[in-house]
Amino acid sequence: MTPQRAAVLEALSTCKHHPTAEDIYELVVRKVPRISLGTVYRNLQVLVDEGYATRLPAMEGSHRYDRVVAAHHHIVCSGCSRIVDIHLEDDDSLRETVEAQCGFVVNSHRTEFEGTCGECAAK
Amino acid sequence: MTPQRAAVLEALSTCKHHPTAEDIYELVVRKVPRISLGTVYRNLQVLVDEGYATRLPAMEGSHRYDRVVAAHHHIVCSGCSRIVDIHLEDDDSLRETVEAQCGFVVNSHRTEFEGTCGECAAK
DNA sequence: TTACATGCAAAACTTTTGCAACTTA
DNA sequence: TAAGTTGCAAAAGTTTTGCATGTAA
Repeated sequence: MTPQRAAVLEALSTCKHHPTAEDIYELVVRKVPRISLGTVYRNLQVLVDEGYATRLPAMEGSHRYDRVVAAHHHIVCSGCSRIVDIHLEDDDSLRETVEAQCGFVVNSHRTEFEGTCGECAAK
Repeated sequence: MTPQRAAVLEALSTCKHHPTAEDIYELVVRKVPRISLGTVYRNLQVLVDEGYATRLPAMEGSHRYDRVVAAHHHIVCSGCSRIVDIHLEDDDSLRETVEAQCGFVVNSHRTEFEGTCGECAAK
């Protein structure tokens, strides 16, 4: 656990807005001025592999990262691109439905909602 | 509607495996030999904007495209990366739960399942 | 004819990697 | 010390774009 890795993990824990690697670099470089973007990418990879972080699928541009706390879902605002966490209870009947339909064993799922946030709706 | 655009749309309709832009290029270039990859990208963008196609979020590598037929979900095999469509009925109570939790107006959602397909499970 | 589409090549962006030097445990 | 990590810069991969030419309506 190098200072660089600790700083990446701390930035990820602090920043609730699902930062990109570049966002994290900009946070971390204040505390570890000589860190490189490559090191941020390498540490994010390690943290994902070890289960401390998740890489979210990217619709466009860069991937976003998320400190793993518990299984959760996301909603993206189509107005301002803000991403907010959604917590839902697991639903075994959903899993059974899907397994019956496709013959896979289902390990996990994530739902991405899309909508309009309160602020954007007000405009 | 140019021959190039028609060929891209046809390739997308034919190919059920959620092709990448590169995959589509390789299908289309057989029929329109001088087409360029840039043109494939431009036409995919137009088709997405006009609602004939969807760009799927990418976990790694290239984006994948999908001919729009009806709202549906996906399951990805963690063994072989195969993607299979899943059809589920819409669930209004889910929408209401999410709207109450985050204050957004929900327009749509897509669930990405992850699991192991029959073939990979057999190994 | 006029607006739009194309091929090509270069550029823009994101992410990964080789390497020599340096740290961590 | 041995294994792993860093900074840097270059490379790899995907997607977009400028431009002159060509095509559709």
